[in-house]
Amino acid sequence: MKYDYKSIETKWQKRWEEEHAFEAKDMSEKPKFYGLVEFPYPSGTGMHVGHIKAYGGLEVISRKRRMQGYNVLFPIGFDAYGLPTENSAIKTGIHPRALTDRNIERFTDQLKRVGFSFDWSRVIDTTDDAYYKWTQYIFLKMFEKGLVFRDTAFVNYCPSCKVVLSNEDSQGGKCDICHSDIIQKSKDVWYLRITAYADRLLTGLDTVDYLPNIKLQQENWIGKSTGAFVDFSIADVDEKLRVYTTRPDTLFGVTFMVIAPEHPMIDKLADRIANMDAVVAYREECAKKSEFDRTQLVKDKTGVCLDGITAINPVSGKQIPIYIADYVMMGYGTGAIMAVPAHDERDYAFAKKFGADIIPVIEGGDVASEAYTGDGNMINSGFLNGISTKKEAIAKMIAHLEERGIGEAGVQYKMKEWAFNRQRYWGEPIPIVHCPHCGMVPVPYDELPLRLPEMKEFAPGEGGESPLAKVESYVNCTCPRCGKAAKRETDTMPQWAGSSWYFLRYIDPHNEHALADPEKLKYWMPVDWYNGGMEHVTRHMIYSRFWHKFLYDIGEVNTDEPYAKRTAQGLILGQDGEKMSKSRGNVVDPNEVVDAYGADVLRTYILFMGDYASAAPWSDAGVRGAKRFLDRFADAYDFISEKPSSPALISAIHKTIRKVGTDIEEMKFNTAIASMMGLLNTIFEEKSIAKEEYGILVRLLCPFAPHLAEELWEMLGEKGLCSLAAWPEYDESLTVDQTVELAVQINGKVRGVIAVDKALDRDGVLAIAKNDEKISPLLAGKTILKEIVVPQKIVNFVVK
RNA sequence: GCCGGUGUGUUGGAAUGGCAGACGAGGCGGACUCAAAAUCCGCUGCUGGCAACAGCGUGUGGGUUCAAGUCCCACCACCGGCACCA
Repeated sequence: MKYDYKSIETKWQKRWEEEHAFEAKDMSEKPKFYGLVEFPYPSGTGMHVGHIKAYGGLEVISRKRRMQGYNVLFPIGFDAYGLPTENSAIKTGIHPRALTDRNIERFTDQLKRVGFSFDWSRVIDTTDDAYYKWTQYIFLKMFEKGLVFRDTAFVNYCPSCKVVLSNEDSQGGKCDICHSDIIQKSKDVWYLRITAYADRLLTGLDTVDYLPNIKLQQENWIGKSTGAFVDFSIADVDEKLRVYTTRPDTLFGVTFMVIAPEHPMIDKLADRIANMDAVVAYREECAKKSEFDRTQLVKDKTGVCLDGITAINPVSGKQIPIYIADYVMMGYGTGAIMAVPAHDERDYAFAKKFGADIIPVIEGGDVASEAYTGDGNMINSGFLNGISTKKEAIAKMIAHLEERGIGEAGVQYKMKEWAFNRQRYWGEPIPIVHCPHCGMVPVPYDELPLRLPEMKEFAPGEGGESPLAKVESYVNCTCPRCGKAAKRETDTMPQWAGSSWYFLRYIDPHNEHALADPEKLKYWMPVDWYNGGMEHVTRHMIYSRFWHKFLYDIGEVNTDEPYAKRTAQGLILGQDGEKMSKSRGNVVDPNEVVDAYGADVLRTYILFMGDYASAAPWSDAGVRGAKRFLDRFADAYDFISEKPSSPALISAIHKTIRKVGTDIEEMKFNTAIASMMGLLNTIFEEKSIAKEEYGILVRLLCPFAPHLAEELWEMLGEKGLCSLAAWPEYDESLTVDQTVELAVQINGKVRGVIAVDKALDRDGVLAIAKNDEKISPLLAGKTILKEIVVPQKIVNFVVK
């Protein structure tokens, strides 16, 4: 058959739409499957072949589920708030709303041309006021429950662009956009108290099916550590310095302390510090560095000793110096550490540079040359001396500290609170009013959505304020509580907000009274399978799990965890093997491939490129290979004949049904396609296949190349859509070969191959192997020490 | 520096501890054609050999095993992530 992809693809895309083929049915009797892909940011540059790979995996799985009789929800939407659109609006003067609508239209068109089986009746857009009404609603619920708070923090600020920058955009202390120097500016920051859920975010991982490396990354991000808080008193003053340590067992080895330059104790004791000038100078130096740079300086430790004050080691009673150093952060633990140079590499380096004492408390290393981080017997440690295990020493020390009231067991998380405001226009307005009398007052629920005001200029305000601060009609309002004049919050939410609950909205996208109907939520949740990029497995996934757990706690949803299963796809690299980027000029536009070869070729090639989870470079020659495969598949239609398929072919078909099915479940799409190619080669050798068997093949192809499959299915005289036809079943007995080939090895080297009946016993196999014309001469005159027979695999003679 | 991952032909990549290189791409040869493209058929890890065949071969060096790409130890290279996390 002549494969005219252009007419075929338009024809079937139209049919699917007319027949609402891929629309999910709420509350259906069928088993449900909710497949979720990370919705795209509708950028101005249009879609990328990487999007096709990201969606192509669950597309195949969702299509297979439909054919297996599931009620499938496979939705798509747009995560449309974000900086690139705002920057483009500033540059072009076009409103972000107009830019977003235009980009969404373009993405929609591209996605439809690829033939993805999304349920287009449920599309959502996070910038739609009917959507962000509920984003604001969830924020206010959190505010109500005390999970929203404000604090001042230092942020990276570009005085020239007048914007706050992420660490990523301010590397090396330079602004990514204008390259001027970044300063650290104190700012009011809105936080969500995500750490309140840290432990549940961790334990919840035991109940879900995520790829192991994804779980590990989330665990490391949450970063639970157990240890102890210890109070160090300051000599001659009634002041304590509290530290957190994971190694309370080494307390006798503490020879100095280090505190963050911003630590409040410095100002408290300023009149006792003899070298306050040096301290102030060091602080100013630190203020220039972003947190990013502070934490990237690996080699050279800097710091200043606080002259005039000393701390007292609570177990040894020794007076020890206190330093300030920028490698200690105010934001983690207590902002102060106890230093054990003998057994910690960073402390060792610092001690060597500043001439501090080094006292070993664990036997084993040579602290004259380097820190010893191994295990050993406790020494120089009073009541701990002689203890040989870290666990026992820690337990004893904690008991000792607790008894004397100078410390206690404690837990710390690396995870930081979630900074939740941005000084931007194109985001959800934070629905809070600042009243001089009542303080922070939430906008009443019945006034949601709080809409963005119309504006024409989106450049940031003076001093890095949100552009919204310039709109007086928006800023000036009355307090919802006391009715007096008040000011509206002008910051907006980060892009992460809308994507933290979008999978719930797909379930009931047009509901005006709730974020989604509770009965429908109960029917569809949890998401059965979530696929996306590795770059989102920490922040986006942890943020959205946090929101979902909160919604569970207030009774809005019925599951504790949102995602039952999570996988990730690898990148598509450019033809040059480098990451695709506009500046490298190696970006492949999916439209061009669809035009030149068709959507089915694009889909099949992308899934055939290599291991789905790994990065693989694009190859135009490889695309032609996929084209050749589909052409041959269509040509094989001409081999359909009246006579039955050969037994060998039937067996091959049943093996292929099994292989394609299990491979799809494991996301091994490349080998699934390879097995169909292999079968096609067999058909070309036989030049004959029965109609029924060809129909099986068409259905196996359908999830990958649905347009061609539909066309062939129709040519076979089938009435309904192939996309909704039953997934083929295989007959186990037909997949088992009566005769198997066994490799015969002598001392582990293959010397021959024998064909035996699969049921033949060990002795029978050995007899045939020994009498084989290649094997028997090689065994002659040798002593057989051992005979190994692994059924259906191998025979090995160990000889001398 | 720490954490995670990956190293297999010319190339993308296959291989529940059991015949390494499936299936593609590329190359070579043949058929068809006036010719080319397309298509179809065959060959294609390296070395030696006319051949049968032999030896070598999964980043490097060791080890476990009848048998290692696969498991263990040490190292090297590359990719990704990061928050000097006490």
